[in-house]
Amino acid sequence: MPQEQSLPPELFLDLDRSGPVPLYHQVASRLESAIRDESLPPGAKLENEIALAQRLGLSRPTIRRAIQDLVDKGLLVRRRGIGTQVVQGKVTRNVELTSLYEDLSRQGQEPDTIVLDSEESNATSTIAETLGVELGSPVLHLKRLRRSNGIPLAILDNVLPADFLDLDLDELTRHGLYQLLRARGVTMRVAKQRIGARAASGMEAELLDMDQGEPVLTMTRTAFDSSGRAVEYGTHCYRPDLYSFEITLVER
Amino acid sequence: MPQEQSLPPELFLDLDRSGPVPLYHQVASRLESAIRDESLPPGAKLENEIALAQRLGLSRPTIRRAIQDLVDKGLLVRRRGIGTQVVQGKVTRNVELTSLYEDLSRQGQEPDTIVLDSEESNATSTIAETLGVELGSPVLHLKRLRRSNGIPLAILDNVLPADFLDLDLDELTRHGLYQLLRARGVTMRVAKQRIGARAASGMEAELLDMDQGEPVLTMTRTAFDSSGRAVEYGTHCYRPDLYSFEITLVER
DNA sequence: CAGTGGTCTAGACCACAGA
DNA sequence: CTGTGGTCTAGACCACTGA
Repeated sequence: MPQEQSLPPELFLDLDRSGPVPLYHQVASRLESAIRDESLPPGAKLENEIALAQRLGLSRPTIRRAIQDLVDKGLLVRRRGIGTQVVQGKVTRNVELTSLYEDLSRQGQEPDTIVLDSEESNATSTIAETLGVELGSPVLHLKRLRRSNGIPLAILDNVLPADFLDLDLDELTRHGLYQLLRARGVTMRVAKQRIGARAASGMEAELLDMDQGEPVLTMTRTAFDSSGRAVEYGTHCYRPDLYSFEITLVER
Repeated sequence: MPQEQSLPPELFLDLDRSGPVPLYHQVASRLESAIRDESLPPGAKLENEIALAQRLGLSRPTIRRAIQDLVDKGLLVRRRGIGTQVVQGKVTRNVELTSLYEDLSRQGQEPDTIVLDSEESNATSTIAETLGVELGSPVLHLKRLRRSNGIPLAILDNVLPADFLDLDLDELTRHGLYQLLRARGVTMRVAKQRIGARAASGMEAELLDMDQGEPVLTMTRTAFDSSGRAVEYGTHCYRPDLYSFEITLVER
């Protein structure tokens, strides 16, 4: 039985109509907070769109946009003729389009990086195809060891197109790859990933402080910037006792 | 340099305004086809929204909705002041909210299932919490072996709340769990998954025809129906040489 | 500057669920 | 039947891009 639930009054504070933050985003943020701190508990039923729009002084499309964003995040569920409800079950953070480095910092850990290798090489046919560059054109090949609180966590193998041959390797010790790219005006917009598992090779085992043949979690990724161009191809392997991937799927 | 690209004329065939398929979905489907068969090649630039809307006899919001759907799928990229372009790189299918069984059938494989165990038990605290049922309430515990073309692929461990105690076990041999649930009017809307890896136990190794200690890919999932209620908790392990997860992430 | 996508409005009609 | 979300329209103004 869906709980009728009165919305927390914080939701109806004045919105900032002059600032740069879209109104639908302000509404979505407030709703998300209310869900995360359980002032809107799992199962709670929201007011209908029209009523919300009136009470907030917004148009219906704006309210709909806010609600839809939370549906896409897996926090709300809507049914025609019924209403909108908070999904049961704990709220989890989703995999986002960030680097492992940012993932870890956000969790309050202290990641660092050892650059194992960095060399210019020529694109093989596989790399040329995934990055969309000419066969044999120069690319930057990076190999790094990512640690968290001093414990080895993952081996990161990355290939970048020629524009990035002059990347500052010193900076890579202190920042994630994506942070460096963003500082150069490159923003990641789309990533295609494949997650699997296999046995650790001898060298991987040594670097990750485990035994050869023990399982590692693997992820290969191609990332594209806002112009749709491939800017990174990565082959990573993780210690499975220290890392896993969290994903929320929503039926559209 | 962004390619100016003339849109394929099939796009502008008459739309079905009376049928049940939304106009934005008809447009999105046609665009997606054009991208997948490369009549719109990677890097191609679309006409602007206003022009498209006029040529299709639609309003701008409807066109925007169609385009946004493809952006969310990772097929298109948009930049204010610039335009909309097709993402470079091969088009891949995304992980969807389906069962492994449907995944396999769609790839033209012939999945089958062996029900290893099926018993009613009482919810432990973990299960009660994830499914949102009372501690100790009856639940259905399923254990299945999924094979593809006769080769063991995965061990599927599922727990369902009391409503499903009467599931037809015979049907489980021939259909996926999600198919059975849908036939009962239960539609999955949200799933929260965690993907990892570990060493196979002795029993797992035997069932999957591998050696103990070899790596398996693991996935745990809680799935919610359209009312936001948890209807399934699954703990699965896969042979990593035969299965992996494909994911597309989009920055919003 | 002109052109693009991003946001927002104020309506309308429809499809579906439940009493 | 009423109430809900789903779709669609025809505008408006703004913010950003590149020439």
